[in-house]
Amino acid sequence: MAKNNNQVTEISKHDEGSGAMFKPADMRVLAIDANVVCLKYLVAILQKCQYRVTSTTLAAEALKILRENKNDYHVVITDVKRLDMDGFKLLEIIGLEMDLPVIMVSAEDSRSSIMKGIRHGARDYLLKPVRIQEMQNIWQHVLRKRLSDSSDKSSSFIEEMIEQESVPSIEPEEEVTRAKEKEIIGSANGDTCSVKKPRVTWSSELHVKFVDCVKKLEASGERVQPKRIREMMNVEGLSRENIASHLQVS
DNA sequence: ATTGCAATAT
DNA sequence: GATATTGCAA
Repeated sequence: MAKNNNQVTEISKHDEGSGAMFKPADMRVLAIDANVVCLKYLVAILQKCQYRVTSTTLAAEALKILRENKNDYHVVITDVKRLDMDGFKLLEIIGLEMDLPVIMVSAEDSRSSIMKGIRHGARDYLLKPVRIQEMQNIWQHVLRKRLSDSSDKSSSFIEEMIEQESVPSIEPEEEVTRAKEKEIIGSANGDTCSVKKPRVTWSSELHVKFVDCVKKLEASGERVQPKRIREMMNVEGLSRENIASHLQVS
């Protein structure tokens, strides 16, 4: 209260061509994630960007905070999963009721999931683990200016998707590429927070290899254990559990 | 410590 | 529907 909205317009001076060098230190961010470890990680990154950060694991508390401090936040960053209320509903409420830009973060990289977030009002959708550079650019969402291009390509494809309303088919290359960036920021954390492991696809090729190894083990009179099958197959990223699981259904 | 198996989750 | 994860008995 007693404060005027509109404190961020000062930033829009000289940024032709170089953009993204801005880190409005005064931007106030509310971070939400039901998982404390993830939240901690998120907050650490936001603080590195020098934003003022408030955080909570509860959607209910987030709403309370926002309602009690009407104009004190510029942007909300949230993961919608496992929250104490429907995360997408939360997105809508914040977007409509408080008219704040909401940025979604998630480990879910499927197109449908991204679209769902956008449909429910998310201004952007960042994949976990979020990198500092991505966070340094979020102030763009606070200023409503539409910049068709600025230094980073990573968030612009989202805008393209919005503009085209619905895209029947785009090569899934972009997501795959992004999903593969499993690098973790070099400091202020050491956790393996929510990096989504790709699920194994049992292609016929892989299955043949599997059957093949099983045969060999049987032939050599050895006990057919997942552990041994795994060793024999020697496929990167294939865990003992993967094989045990496959063994059950095949 | 590892496995098989069933139930359950994603 | 496919694969993952979990819990439990062996």
